[in-house]
Amino acid sequence: MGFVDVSASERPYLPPAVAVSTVAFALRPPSGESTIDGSPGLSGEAESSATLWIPLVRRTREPFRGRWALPGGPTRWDETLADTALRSIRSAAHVTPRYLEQLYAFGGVERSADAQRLVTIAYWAMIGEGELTAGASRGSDAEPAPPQFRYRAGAGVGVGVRRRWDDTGTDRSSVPRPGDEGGATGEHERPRGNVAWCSADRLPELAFDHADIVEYALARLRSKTEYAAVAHRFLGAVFTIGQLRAVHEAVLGYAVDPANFRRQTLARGTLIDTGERETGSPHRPARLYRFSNDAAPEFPDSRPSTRRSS
Amino acid sequence: MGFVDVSASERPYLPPAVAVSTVAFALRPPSGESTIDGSPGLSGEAESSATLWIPLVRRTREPFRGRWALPGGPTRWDETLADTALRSIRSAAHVTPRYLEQLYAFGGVERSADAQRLVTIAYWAMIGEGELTAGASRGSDAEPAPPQFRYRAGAGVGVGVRRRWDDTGTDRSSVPRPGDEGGATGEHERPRGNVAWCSADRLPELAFDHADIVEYALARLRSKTEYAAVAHRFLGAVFTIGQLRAVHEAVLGYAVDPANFRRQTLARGTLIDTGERETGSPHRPARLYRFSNDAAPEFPDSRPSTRRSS
DNA sequence: ACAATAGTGTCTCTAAGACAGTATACT
DNA sequence: AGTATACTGTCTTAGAGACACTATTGT
Repeated sequence: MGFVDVSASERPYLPPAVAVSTVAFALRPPSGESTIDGSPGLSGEAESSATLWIPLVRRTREPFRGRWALPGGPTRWDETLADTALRSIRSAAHVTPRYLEQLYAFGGVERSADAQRLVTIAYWAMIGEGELTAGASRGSDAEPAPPQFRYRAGAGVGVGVRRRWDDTGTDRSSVPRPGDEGGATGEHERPRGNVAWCSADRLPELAFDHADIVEYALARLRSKTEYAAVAHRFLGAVFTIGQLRAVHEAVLGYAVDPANFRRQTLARGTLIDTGERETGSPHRPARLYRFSNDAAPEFPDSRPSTRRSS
Repeated sequence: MGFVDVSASERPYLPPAVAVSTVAFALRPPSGESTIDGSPGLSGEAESSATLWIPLVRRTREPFRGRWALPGGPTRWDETLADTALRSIRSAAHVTPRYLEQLYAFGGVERSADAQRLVTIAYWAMIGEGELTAGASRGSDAEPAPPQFRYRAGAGVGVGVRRRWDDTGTDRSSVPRPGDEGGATGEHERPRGNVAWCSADRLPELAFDHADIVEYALARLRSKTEYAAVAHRFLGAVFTIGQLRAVHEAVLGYAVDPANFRRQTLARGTLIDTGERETGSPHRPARLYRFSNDAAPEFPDSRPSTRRSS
């Protein structure tokens, strides 16, 4: 599905195929899933505690057969781009992310005569702690609908999207080999066992330009101006401020002052004290907070906005 | 040439067509171009001085025949998405923008009811003052190559991804193609005379969801954290700080303190005093500045972040 | 002289960060 | 008791904004 069946000689003149690739971040790999480590040389290092993990799938056909790649594939005629991103994450990781946002559209041209051109729209997602525990959603598609799944679709990239000034040149190199990313038949069903989780810090060689996409997703994740509003989606429904701070430290890569983080976070007014307290910790128990939903993924100015043009 | 020729009944099952729409901002309409005003009721108002202007084209076929729409059209098999955006701006406005950045990919299934599905990648652009003066580019191709045309392409939004564009040597888009462009092209193609400039504050009813796209482009433009680095592209090669401030005020929609603006702008360290001075003004002449090209594509927080994955 | 903008100096206020100090759980 | 984290208070400093004041042109 995804491609028009014509002879290869006509392919360069076809409209480009549209595919989606997704970078799905989680604080840790799901229990029981296999992991890989693409940086074997650094093992002697102190291994800076927390990193972010993303699911990868192994390609089963050319080009880049055998290489790891981001989950994704062609968009179907009856689903939105965000739908495609969601489907690819569910298919690869068997979880539903708690946040989804469009990253960028890569539209390089490829001069190869017998390959159809490909436009890839990249998404990034956040997978919550609650979705990672074994048995939560392993039933393939017996997945219960998440209580309040919200994701940003449409023009919701938000304010302060990271700038890049003067990048010269064209983006023709963004897709080295447009071949059939995701497979010419467009199926997302990867055989189990061809999925692995990998630390975003130690990726293996990825297919296509997926390493660039991951790097870009990390850069956006770290732009904390917008990130503060959604960081809690890595956690469960209730959490302590210390846990929330750990998320920030994992994303940012450095430690932040607990006292100042507390004050700033509470000053945002988006956390609600549940009145409950943490139990079982070997220290003073912390208050448990919930995130105020009405304050969440909406951004100050750029809002989905009413459709004016009928 | 953007569509595959099949019967309409088969269209829903085709891969989506890929089109580009561009919001090209300028401080004023080019001299001699026709303008329209989509908000007839408000004329008695004080008309708050400066607004931003964008070129629109009138659709000559269904759907939305006769409505105004953003310049754009299907991407060709041998051009990148940014190339398509540039071509559409040149064709509609006969100018080459001084800045170009991808905005968002709109891929909803509802976008075209029974026609072929359409994925639109939106771009926004800045047109400089120097490109607007009559005669500068009306000779169809007498346009002198802009001294330093630079635009953002590909994944340049993020940090560190830029490396990929350095090796694509040819900046093909700096060669302004005359707007001839054989007429057979896709759905957004328009003959001359169906172009008008319109204030972004008083748009008419636009085709498709183009009103949303404009709104989103304005929102991004106003997120001033990133905007400060590119605001000068609305102006000529040299400019006064007062002119630069006027640009900010037009974009933001409110006045800013001249003294503070001066201090903050100079503190960025990106302006170079040319030593020259403004002449002919009925007041004390201002210093003329130039923008430092090498300046700060650097970000406060997220920095290039050495590629870890090999 | 007057109008108008360029440009400087300075005050206030807020928020970020550093960091000392107290509180309360577990072992 | 010792330890580890939760939580509070306070000091310093950088930057944004308000605003008074001087400088220099054209009319």
